[in-house]
Amino acid sequence: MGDQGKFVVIDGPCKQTNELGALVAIKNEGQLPENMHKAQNTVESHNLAEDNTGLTPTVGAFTVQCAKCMKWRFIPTKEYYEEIRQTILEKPFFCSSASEWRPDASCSDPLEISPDMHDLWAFDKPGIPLPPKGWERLLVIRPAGSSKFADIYYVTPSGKKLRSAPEVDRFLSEHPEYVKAGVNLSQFSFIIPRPLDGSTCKKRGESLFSAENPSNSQRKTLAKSKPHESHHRTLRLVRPSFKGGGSRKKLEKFKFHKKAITEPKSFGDVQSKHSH
DNA sequence: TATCTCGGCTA
DNA sequence: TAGCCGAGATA
Repeated sequence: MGDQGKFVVIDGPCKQTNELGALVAIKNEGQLPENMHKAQNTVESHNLAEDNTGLTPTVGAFTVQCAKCMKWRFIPTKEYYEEIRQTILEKPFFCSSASEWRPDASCSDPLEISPDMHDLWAFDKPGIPLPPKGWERLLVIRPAGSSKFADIYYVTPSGKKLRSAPEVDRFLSEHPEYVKAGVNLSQFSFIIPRPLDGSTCKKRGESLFSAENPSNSQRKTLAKSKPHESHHRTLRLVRPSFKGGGSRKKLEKFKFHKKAITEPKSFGDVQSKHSH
C-alpha cells in the first residue's frame, strides 16, 4: 500500500448530492476499514491492483448503495460493477442483487462501508455502457494537484490504449473487423468520475504559490487542509511520480518544491523563477 | 520507439 | 468543465 492511498468507486444515489452515480474515495494509510480490506482481497481488476510505486492513486474497490436500505455494498469485480452502473437507472441495485456473488446477501447485513469513512468521494455517472467484449475500460486516477481528476482509457483486445472518442473512431475505421463484430462508438464513454470535494484537482491557472506571498500562501494552504489533503500535497511535492510523462518544467517544479520543503526561506527566490 | 503522464487549449 | 491531444520523460 502506498502513501497516496486508494480510491473507492461507489455506485448508487449519493446522500450528499442526491444523484445517482459512482463515488471515488481517498483513503489515508491504515484507514481502510477491516471489512473493506477483506472485500478488496476478493476483487479482481486492473483498477484495483496495488500500485507498485505507491505514487499513483488507484481505485480501491467498487461499491453500490442498496436502493432499499441505502447501505453500501462491495462489488467483487469490475465486471459486476460495470453491469450495475450501466443499468442502475432503470434497474436499481438492492442487497438481494448481491446474491449472485454472496448467496445470503440481504438488507439486514451490517453496513459494509460508508462514504463518511473517507475523506473524498468521486461520483461516476450511471448509464455508462459496458465496454465491448474483449475491451477494457480503465479509470486512471491522477495524483492530487493535477488539473484533472482522472483519465479514462479503453484498452483494445490487442492491448492498444485509446484515450478519446476520436481515437476510438479512428481505430475502428482502421480496424473494420471490430465494426463488423458489432463494436461501435456508442459503447464508449470517456466521462470521468467527479470528485464530490474538488480538493484533489488543481483549479485551472492555480499555482501552488501566490505571487504576493508565496511562502505564506503555501503554509496557509497546508494549514487549511484536512490531514489527508496536506498529506496528498506533501506527497506530490516530495516525491511526484514522473513515471513517463511530465515535462522539464515539472521536473524543475519538483526540484523547486523539494528545495522549498527543505529550505523554506528560499520560497521567494525560487518562486520568481517559476512565476509565469 | 512505444508508452505513460501531465497539463494546456478549446468549445 | 470536459474533451482532446501535444509534448516530455521514461521503460
